Amino acid sequence: MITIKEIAERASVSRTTVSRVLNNNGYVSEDVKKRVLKVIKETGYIPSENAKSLRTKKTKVIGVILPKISTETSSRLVKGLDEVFAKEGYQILLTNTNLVPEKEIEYLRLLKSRHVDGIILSTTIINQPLVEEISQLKIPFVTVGQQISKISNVLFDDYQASKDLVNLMIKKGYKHIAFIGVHEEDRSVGYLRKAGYLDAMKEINLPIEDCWVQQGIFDVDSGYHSMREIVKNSKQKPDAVLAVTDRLAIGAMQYIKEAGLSIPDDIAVAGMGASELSRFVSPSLTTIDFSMEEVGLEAADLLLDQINGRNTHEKIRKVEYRLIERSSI
Amino acid sequence: MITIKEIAERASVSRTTVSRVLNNNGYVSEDVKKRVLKVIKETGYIPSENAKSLRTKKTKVIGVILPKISTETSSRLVKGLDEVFAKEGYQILLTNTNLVPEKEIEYLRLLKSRHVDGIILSTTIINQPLVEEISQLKIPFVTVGQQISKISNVLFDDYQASKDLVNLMIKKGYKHIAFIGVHEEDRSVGYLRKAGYLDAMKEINLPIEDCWVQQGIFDVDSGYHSMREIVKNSKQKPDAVLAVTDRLAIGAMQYIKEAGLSIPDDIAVAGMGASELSRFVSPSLTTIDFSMEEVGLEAADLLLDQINGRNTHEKIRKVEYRLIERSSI
DNA sequence: TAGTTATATGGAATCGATTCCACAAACAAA
DNA sequence: TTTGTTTGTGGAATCGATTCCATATAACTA
Repeated sequence: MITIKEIAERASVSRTTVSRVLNNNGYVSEDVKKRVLKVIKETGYIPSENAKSLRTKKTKVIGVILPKISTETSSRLVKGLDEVFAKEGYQILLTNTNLVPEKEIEYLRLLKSRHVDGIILSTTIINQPLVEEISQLKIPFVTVGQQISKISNVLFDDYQASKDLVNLMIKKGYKHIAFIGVHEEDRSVGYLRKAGYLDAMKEINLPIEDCWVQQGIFDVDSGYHSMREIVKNSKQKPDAVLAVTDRLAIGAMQYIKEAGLSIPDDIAVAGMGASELSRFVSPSLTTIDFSMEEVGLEAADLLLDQINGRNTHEKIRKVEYRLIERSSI
Repeated sequence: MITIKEIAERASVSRTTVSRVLNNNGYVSEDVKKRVLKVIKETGYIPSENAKSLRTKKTKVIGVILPKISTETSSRLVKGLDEVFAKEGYQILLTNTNLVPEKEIEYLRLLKSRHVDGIILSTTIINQPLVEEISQLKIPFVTVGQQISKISNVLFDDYQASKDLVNLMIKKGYKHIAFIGVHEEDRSVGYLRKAGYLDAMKEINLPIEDCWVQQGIFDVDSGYHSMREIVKNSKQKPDAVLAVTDRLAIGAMQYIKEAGLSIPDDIAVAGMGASELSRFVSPSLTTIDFSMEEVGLEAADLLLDQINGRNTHEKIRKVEYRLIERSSI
């Protein structure tokens, strides 16, 4: 490994001067500058970011904590983040909790030990130890998708989005609307989207049978099974179903088709998330486009504001969603 | 920021001793050890990885260069990589070239400046400057998806996979098989998959009309347009089409359906990549499952071997693929 | 011409860890 | 008792950069 010391020797100057050339600051004569640059080019010298950041306290690295790699949501988020950060010369250090809550705290410490300039946290479940750990960190910090008080957030209006879909169904004449959700520990996807559904139904006094409201997990099979439960156990068969993710909706569609029913004539279906799948299943799926990429952009902006000491008062940014009407309703 | 020096003072020992406790090596009396650990716990001290790696020359960070974030291929690859690396205490530093070739060299240098312990490169086009830059790096290195001589590779047999699909079509009685590829600069997806198609056709002397062989880019629309070209311009209409990616295949399917033709009765379709889409489009798409996740696992293993100075002779590892027969053929 | 100021460079401290080496005490073997 | 070994601890150098401060000219200004 070639170091600044060697460059200094070869160019017969001090390390100080080489550093000045490198960072283009302080006084350096044209002559010396040329000489140093020549040696740098000849040797292929690349300064150690590591040594640099030990001194400057800046790493130009952003830590990102994801609940799962390899989901459309995560990869779109990362795309948005990278778009902003790369432009500003930041790299992304990726960590993946695989939905194990203890890993979140472990990775927060790890990122701190690596002196990242900021952290983006995407999580599904928030608990007290996590919130405490975060507040102790003293590192620029933004969460996405979930609200944590006193911390910068980028969010959707999950409640209203869910309500909008139910209202759309109601407008189209559906009255017996079932619901496939996830565990309410996940406040955004589990709790708020369910609340939106319940309130929309309540507002015009549509009755809900108990078995219409199912709880699944984040995959296609779970949507299939939930739909089966709904169809099999309900006295009044529903004429529509809202699922809180596209995958669940697609599972539900599979069951409906297998049961020899038609979509949307017998049962209409809506999902949420605007996954790529939703465009290409048949019938194409009505869904909500949450634009995770934009969340990434916004979150990156918020974090950069904190890093650069601007706008630290702003805490919450809501990203608009878009209802995509297709043929499943 | 609390440092080792402060811990040393508070525990009335030297920094050396604190370091010994931290790394659990050298002689330390039980008494002193307890005292130091107590102070560490009280203060919430987290050692600086940065300072550590300046001295030890190990960062426990792996650089990953992707051609595009937010594709199923990339995210599955990263998932496989992370699975292995996280277990061994490595983190992933992500960079994204967005298919801009110069970015690859830029990021190679950047990763070197950050002293990553190893690099995984996923690229689509290989050129000479890139190969030269890599060989100068002297960092453990593995490429995936594309073969570069003298460098460790994890690959698929793209040629044979393509041939298998064509042979399957032939076995099922299709004779007029069209092809939608991509630019041959991409040796694996563009060149080899096309060669597999051409050779399979040649081996049993099936003629190919010029306009049956189209070149698209990596998206759905491009598959749609290519298929239109094929159908509109061919004298003998093809009864099957092989696309080198699922997206292209799905685009082709869209056109075929719009043209009022049936899949697979009028035209059979095959894709490659086993995207999630392929399962859920209708009819479901026959495709090749390349298992990018396994590529990630293998690539991570190979890289760790290099980092730990094992098995440096092994260069190429081929990952098996699996033909998934569905209803589109 | 003396006194400032701008320009140019280097010495040495610093960042926060690890690690080599020296040294002392405790213990065992001769 | 002497010698050798194990155990326990700290001083100081080191990693590769940045940066404060000192110093020396050169170039203005009064």
